[in-house]
Amino acid sequence: MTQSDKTKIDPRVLRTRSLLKHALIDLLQETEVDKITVNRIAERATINRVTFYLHYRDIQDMLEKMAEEMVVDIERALTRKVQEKKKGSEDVILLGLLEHIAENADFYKVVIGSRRVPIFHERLRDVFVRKIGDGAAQNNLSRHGVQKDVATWFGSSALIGTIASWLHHDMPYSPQFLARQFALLFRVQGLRAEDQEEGEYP
Amino acid sequence: MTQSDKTKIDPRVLRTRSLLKHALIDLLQETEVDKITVNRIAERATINRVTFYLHYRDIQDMLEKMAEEMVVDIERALTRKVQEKKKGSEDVILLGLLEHIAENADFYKVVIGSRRVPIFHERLRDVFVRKIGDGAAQNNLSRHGVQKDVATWFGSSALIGTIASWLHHDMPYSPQFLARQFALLFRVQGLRAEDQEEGEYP
DNA sequence: ACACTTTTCTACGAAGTGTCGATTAATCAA
DNA sequence: TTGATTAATCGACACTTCGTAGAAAAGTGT
Repeated sequence: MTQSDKTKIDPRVLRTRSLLKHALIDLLQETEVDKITVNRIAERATINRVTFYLHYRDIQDMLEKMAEEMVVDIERALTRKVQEKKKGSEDVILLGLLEHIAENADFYKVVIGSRRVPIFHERLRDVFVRKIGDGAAQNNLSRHGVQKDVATWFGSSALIGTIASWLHHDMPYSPQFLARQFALLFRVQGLRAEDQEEGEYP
Repeated sequence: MTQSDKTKIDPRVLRTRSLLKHALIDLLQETEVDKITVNRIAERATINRVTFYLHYRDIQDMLEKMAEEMVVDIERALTRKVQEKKKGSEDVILLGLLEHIAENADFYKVVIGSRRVPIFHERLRDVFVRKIGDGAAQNNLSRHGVQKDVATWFGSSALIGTIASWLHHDMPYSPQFLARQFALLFRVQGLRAEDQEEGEYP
């Protein structure tokens, strides 16, 4: 999905890795991850099996690298929309995220909507924990007697879990609608970042 | 953990299955699930490898059966405490659950606290979705404009995710404290059944 | 003591893994 | 275009795991 590096990479490795990744996503749509072998990935990618090992140590390593790439994309999607605050609504951050996910639904439905490939959940959760953590998790909550880390666990789990279910059910709501729902759910919780009038964080 | 059946089962199969389950939990504490083989489980359980196949089709099948047993335990823990409402607090349901989890922390830390064995998460999530769904998910929320299924996704994900993080961090809070936190978090959300408060939010 | 069930033992073919060395093919720079 | 460099392919290897088979040994319950 992302391939922006300064150093020019041999187009052959780009092609090979792209083929391998698409083959893996393809296989994940029809089979569970523990039934997938290097043999099948290579076969589906029309790539020699040995070539796989020139790029990844094993399937787990491949998934981890793909999860890292996802984190980059997710973080770009999160910051991309922060600056265009013109939309008037307060839930632009999540809107940018949800739109990005909706645009790449094929990919995210497999790795997030299915609960069977935990690495992607883990990494996405890390991103959310970070965002919520150095955001404004404790505004109204500490007032209500809620511990900061508990609120962070709660909020990030709710976020990723709801998105996962949304994907799992083939996105029955638009990104706009779901972002609004999140805004409502988080407002009553006081988890929203914009509740802080003074912007002391980047 | 649970072994109550009317039909008397041959003590040898009880012993074998117990050994196998403990071996698996044991291995999960030191290794990731995809590195575990039938060989190693049998070896750790001091059971012949062939015997494994007399009880389970494969490791996935074994995990699924263990997850089913967990569901039974969880549902008992959820209903067990409902009736003894004497504790005065309103969050007894979750308290019973959290106490049960804390009592069997060794098991739950591996299967829920680690995010690498998704089946248990899935099954536990199903339980929560069911409970929240036919519970009181839509009371204040629909008033606030939150869709019922979104609220269910949100609530159950938050619940299981928070519990997972709690386990992952070696339970830094008592079940009582965490139950109270949940009560606070869900009250401001209006997810609780008993709560009917003034509608200050549109 | 007895029949019955479970576990063990040995063994098998099939499939997957990770790594070699040698060969072929594609890329890039001069 | 040529030549050097790098990537991909091919065949092969030892090794592990898997799932199943038949026969023997051990445990269970009456």
